[in-house]
Amino acid sequence: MDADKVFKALGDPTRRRLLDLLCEKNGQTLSQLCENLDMARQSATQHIDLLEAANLVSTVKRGREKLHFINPVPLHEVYERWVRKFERQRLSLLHDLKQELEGEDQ
Amino acid sequence: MDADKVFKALGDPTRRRLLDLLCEKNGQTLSQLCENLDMARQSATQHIDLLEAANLVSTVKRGREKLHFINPVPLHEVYERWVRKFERQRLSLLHDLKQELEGEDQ
DNA sequence: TTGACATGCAGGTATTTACCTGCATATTAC
DNA sequence: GTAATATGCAGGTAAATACCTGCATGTCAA
Repeated sequence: MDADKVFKALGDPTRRRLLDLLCEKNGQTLSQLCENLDMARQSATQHIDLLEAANLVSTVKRGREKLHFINPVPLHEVYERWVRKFERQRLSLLHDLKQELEGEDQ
Repeated sequence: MDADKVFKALGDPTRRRLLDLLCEKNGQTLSQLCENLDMARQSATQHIDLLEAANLVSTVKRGREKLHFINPVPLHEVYERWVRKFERQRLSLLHDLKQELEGEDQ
């Protein structure tokens, strides 16, 4: 997993919208996806290229169409690497801050 | 939670490194953090400002020092909104893609 | 009180990003 | 075969980003 590509891919509202659209209906074509975006098809393609580079979306060509599918694996890996780690320490991290704030008041 | 700010904050290796540093030792000063980064202090400050804007880091002033603390809450919210959603559909999404690939072979 | 230290603030620049337009190619339908 | 459709590819621009340097301010300690 390339955390940089995954987070950068997720760091744009258009690309998150694309993932949501595919979550509603997987396997849509480029044209179908574009109907729900307010930009030129070519611009959407560039966003999709980044999602593909981050391995968040896989595509299959069928005739002249290109079908798009979500790949949830990188998101899971992001969770394992970046969320669970902090999640485990969540209470103690908040405890550190609370202690510091109380120290200030005294 | 502002998903855009959180993902954009996470979409940079320096800022992820800062979070890792704070995970190792919470409550560090700006100078301490800078010792582990290969850039000017002012540049690190700009990265920290983004982490603060995303609410991933909170700070407390103590005398002439500024202490930095991780806030794990936004990461948890990202997980709830962006990871669990796809996680729940993980198997069915992969099923869609598998079906499509098999359809191509026939 | 003065020098050292920690941080803040104000620009300046090179690179990346997110759009666009115009045109080319490939597939399908009549 | 030809027109319509779906996508690919090549540039061009404005804004955002990630750095930097230089200087100002505030705090501590001798």
